Amino acid sequence: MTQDAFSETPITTASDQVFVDMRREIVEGSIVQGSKISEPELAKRYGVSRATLREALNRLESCYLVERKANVGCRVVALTAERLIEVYQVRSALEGLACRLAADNMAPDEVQSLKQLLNQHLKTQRVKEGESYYQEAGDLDFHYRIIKGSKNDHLIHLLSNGLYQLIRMYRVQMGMVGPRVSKAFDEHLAIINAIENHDGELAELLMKRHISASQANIQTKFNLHAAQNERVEQ
Amino acid sequence: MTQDAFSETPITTASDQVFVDMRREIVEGSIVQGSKISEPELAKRYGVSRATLREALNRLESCYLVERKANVGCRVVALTAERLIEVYQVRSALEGLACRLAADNMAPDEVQSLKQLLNQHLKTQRVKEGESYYQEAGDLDFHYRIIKGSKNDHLIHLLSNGLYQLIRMYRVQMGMVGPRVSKAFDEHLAIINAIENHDGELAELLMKRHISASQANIQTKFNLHAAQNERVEQ
DNA sequence: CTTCCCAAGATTGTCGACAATTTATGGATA
DNA sequence: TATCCATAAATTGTCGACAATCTTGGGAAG
Repeated sequence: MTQDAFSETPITTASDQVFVDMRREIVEGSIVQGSKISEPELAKRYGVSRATLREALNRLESCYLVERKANVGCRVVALTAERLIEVYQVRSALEGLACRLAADNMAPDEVQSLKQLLNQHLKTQRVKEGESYYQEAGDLDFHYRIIKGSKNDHLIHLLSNGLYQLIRMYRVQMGMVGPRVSKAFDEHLAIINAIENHDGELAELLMKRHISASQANIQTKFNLHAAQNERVEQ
Repeated sequence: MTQDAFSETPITTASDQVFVDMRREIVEGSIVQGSKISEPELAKRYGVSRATLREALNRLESCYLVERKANVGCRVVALTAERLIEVYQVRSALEGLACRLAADNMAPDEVQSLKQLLNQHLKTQRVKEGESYYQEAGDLDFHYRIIKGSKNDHLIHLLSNGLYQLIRMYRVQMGMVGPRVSKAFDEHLAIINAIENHDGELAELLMKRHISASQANIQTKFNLHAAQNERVEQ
């Protein structure tokens, strides 16, 4: 029984493994967005029966990475501009809430640990400028810790098992290695300070702005991406 | 292929039917909260195979009505005071968002239709004072229409397929037939007026307050309920 | 008497095959 | 040539059986 990096679901069964593997492949684009999923084909590829694969597909559906239609089949979610906006509207509301709750419920040592982590990220970031992995992981880790700091299990599940993989999918496939790095760190710092001061209202506001900025940034990349694809299609 | 009342998923397959049936029984308490679910037993009861039942269980899990543990099994969710608070915190954030979006995106005829419905409810409500079904259905219908008015598909799915059944479960099992009826109507009226004036900020605020009041009301009932159960156990 | 361990029973996870439905193919008709 | 319908192929939905895992009960050791 091993463990996955982001969602803390322990991997015990075969379908757990297939779920985690497929999730990674979808998020990273190895299984391309919008493509149809053939059950027999993928079952053979992962070396499991269709029942096991279908179990995994069900879970992928509940975190919005695939869409099913009865008697028709399964499709990988399509990354559209509209969906990006929708998801970020929801994310803003939920993480805003998480941040407000964290200001009340986060333990002092959790806050300190997060500040420390932030400084550490800042140092390594300056060295490894432009290396996407650290930025991605660092940013996600920051958000993840605050979400957990809300101490609202339902909210935690909704975000980390529900929305975050889809958000990662956009970020990864848009190649988010932007110049927002340093700016994002400042915003992170302001947020954690507000949380430390138990100023929930401010923390919520700052988080919502931070996410809006992130959304704008992704949207720019997205349009760039779309323009490129248009050119290719001609 | 028939249709379900609230979630607009068409019922085509056998597992769809089992899903809808079980959902109703769980929400209404026929399958009691917190109880363990035996796959062989329920499969026999619904006259389907275990594979079909498991498909339904998966979907019940994604709308938070049951919880699964690998190699152990399935439990109906337990209605605790803590969870009630958590769910309502999330609901407040999401429906607040829905309301704000609805102020921008709801079509004029949708608004008119909802105002009309509200008046109609007010009339029939005065006659059938205390009859729970109409209140329940009326309230849910109001919220549902605003959610749909947000035009954010992700949000719509999150609320109507995700949270609402769990909220209904609390309301139904706490026997929500309170004296909040007329007050709720006034609040509904204020909300729809704000939406009509495209005042998203106000609409969001009013909705959040409305939901807070609803939460306080349920919580009272819940404590009453808990006190009764304690007395019984003695 | 309590604790630990092992075996029996029951439950869940996984598999391959069959049934029902959808999609693709090809020929007939206007 | 385009459209429609019927048939064939492929895909999804469902089933019953077997394998793996967890739970329960009883007996032995301390």
